[in-house]
Amino acid sequence: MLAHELDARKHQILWAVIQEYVARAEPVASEALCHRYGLGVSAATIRLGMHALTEMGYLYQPHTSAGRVPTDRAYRLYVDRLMAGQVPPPEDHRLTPAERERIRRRMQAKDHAEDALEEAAHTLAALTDYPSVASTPGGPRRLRHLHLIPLADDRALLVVVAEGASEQRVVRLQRPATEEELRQVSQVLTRALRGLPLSEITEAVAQQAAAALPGRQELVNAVLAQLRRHGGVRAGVRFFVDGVSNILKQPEFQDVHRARPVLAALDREETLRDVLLPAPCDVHVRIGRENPVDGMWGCSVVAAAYRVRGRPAGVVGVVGPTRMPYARTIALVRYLAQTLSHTLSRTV
Amino acid sequence: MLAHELDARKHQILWAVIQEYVARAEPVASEALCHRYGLGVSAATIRLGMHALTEMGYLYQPHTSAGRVPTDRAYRLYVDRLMAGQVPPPEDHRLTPAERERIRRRMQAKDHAEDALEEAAHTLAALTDYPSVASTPGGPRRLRHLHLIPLADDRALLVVVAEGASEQRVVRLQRPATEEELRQVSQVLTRALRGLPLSEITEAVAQQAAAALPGRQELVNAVLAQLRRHGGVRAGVRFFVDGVSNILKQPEFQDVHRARPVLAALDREETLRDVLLPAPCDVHVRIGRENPVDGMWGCSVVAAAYRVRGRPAGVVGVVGPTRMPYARTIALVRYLAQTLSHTLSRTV
DNA sequence: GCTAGCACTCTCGCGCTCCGAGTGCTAAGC
DNA sequence: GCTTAGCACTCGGAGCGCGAGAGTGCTAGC
Repeated sequence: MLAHELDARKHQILWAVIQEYVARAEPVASEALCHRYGLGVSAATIRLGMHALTEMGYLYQPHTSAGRVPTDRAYRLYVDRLMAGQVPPPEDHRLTPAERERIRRRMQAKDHAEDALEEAAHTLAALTDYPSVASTPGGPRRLRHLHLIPLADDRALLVVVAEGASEQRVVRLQRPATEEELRQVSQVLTRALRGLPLSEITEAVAQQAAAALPGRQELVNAVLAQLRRHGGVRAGVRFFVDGVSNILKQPEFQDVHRARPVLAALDREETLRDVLLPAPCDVHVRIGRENPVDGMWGCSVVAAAYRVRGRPAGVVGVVGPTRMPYARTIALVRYLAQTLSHTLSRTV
Repeated sequence: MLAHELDARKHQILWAVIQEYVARAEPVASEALCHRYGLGVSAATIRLGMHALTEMGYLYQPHTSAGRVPTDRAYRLYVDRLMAGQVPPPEDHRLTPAERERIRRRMQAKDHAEDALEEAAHTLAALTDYPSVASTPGGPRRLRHLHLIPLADDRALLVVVAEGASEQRVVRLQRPATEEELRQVSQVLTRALRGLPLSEITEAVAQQAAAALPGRQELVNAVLAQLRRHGGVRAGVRFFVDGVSNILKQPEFQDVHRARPVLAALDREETLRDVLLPAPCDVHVRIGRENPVDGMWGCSVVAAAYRVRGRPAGVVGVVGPTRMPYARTIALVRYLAQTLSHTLSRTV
């Protein structure tokens, strides 16, 4: 069962079966290939090839008198070849300049990171017709600013500006603080902690910083507690999901029992994390059983990392059936990640 | 077809049919009522009542030899009586002190408005097993603070603290500004605009404020532009949705064609808005066709406004089949709105 | 006014047959 | 030796009819 046993004709046949199955979602017959694809041989010969491909695990036959369906292994081979440039993407799978332009225009209006991510998921869902996800930037972000803003006597707003994202939290004050006092605490802490990855802001580091702030120990502790939560396991990563109901348009998910696990996985942050991460460098494709989440077998995930100022920050991607126009999906996801990188590097 | 034609026995029968149908999701037969509910009369007599209720539009008969199913009208009557206290809620629909306690504990740990809303949707989904939604506070919120924080030479972070929520936006600077300068602009604008509803911060008001800031016209304009967007039509209302896939557990949504419109409505912000808003005072129930969004017929929405410092701010609610344990759902939604009001009033 | 009895209706599930699509194999041809 | 035409074979799916069962509506009697 070595993948290398595929000669030129078998490749031709396999690609044709994939293309045909992607388009029609029904087992592909030898006749259909014969007179829709110029393979130059008769249906009988194609049958021989299909038979061999079935034995090799690239095709699957639902029952004796049915056509063939590509297996995960077939898609994997196809995608590998595609990404290595050894297979030309079908004409209509390329992104036209007009499409690129439309995507760019939709994205560039957003001057708020979360809006941009939401728009990215939305655009991807609209263009692929699959559920789409964009994660907020995560990973070891470095702190840039801390600001405490007075809200009331017993609480203040802590604004944390980090690379790629900023967030705000409420901190409680055990005793009132003036605006001036808060400003001073912010300044001292910012100076001490700037440039540190949020996850590395430990007690020790901060205590040192707090030395310059006698009498405000509890406030410093409160700020620290928030920072730790912010930069901890959860790391503030959130997901924008769009077009979830699109999955129900796909013929393979007409059965609720097949669709529900997928929707359930898209519902929960923990599984979403597993599905999309770890963030790949370029585009990453997970086909069928390659997915870590049970019940997502039958799905493929195409995801790409976007970058903020050069560093991988978060992920955008789509979840669709394994029967998917990979060339086009990959091109779209890749381009969206690029555009998003660009947009976000201007933002925050 | 006057609703008042219902005598005591018809009421009894109707409530029993509803309860039985909610529990079993199958047309209810007269026999079943007879020996599962102590109505004190025979099946034949119950049949007479059911026949009459069918003619009056409270029950529906899928086919001649089938049992009865409650109509929207029946649920409406039931819910009206329930909320007026004229029908006692079934025993097991009441919230136990233990449940209340659990809800309160889950919610009170959240010190960030968005976390609290997310948790509210999550809790509601977990307890009802229906898709659940929580909206961020909207409406005419009054400004409390403006803060500009330097990010880089060409941009600053604008933190807008308003009643019930705070947000942050990036503003571009046409020329660099020092931290001190930004602080000054923030102070002047805050002093001038504090207390105004975001939607009423017009050009004129702000120009007046800006008079004190010669040479920073463009910065003031940039801030204004952001405020206007922030407080405009979209008003920054966002939705946290949880448990979407739960709808597929319901027997009435085993058919994808019935489920998809519902999921699609939950996907899109515009329809969500229509589904949940306008924010009602206490709990508001929309049954079947009462829903403004086509394709949500067959669903009921139970929603309640939560308040921030006494004013209605946003909404939490669930979307389920019309066949729903209304007493319990209403109690849950109501209690969650209360808890959320409490949590958010401490936050921001 | 209530109830027992009974005929009637309609759905659902089962088994049956038939049709057609598509294969695998074989034997002949280039 | 690879390719191809021809053909038998297999299997799923649609369509049909039937019987069982559930549940009603009606009527006659209490």
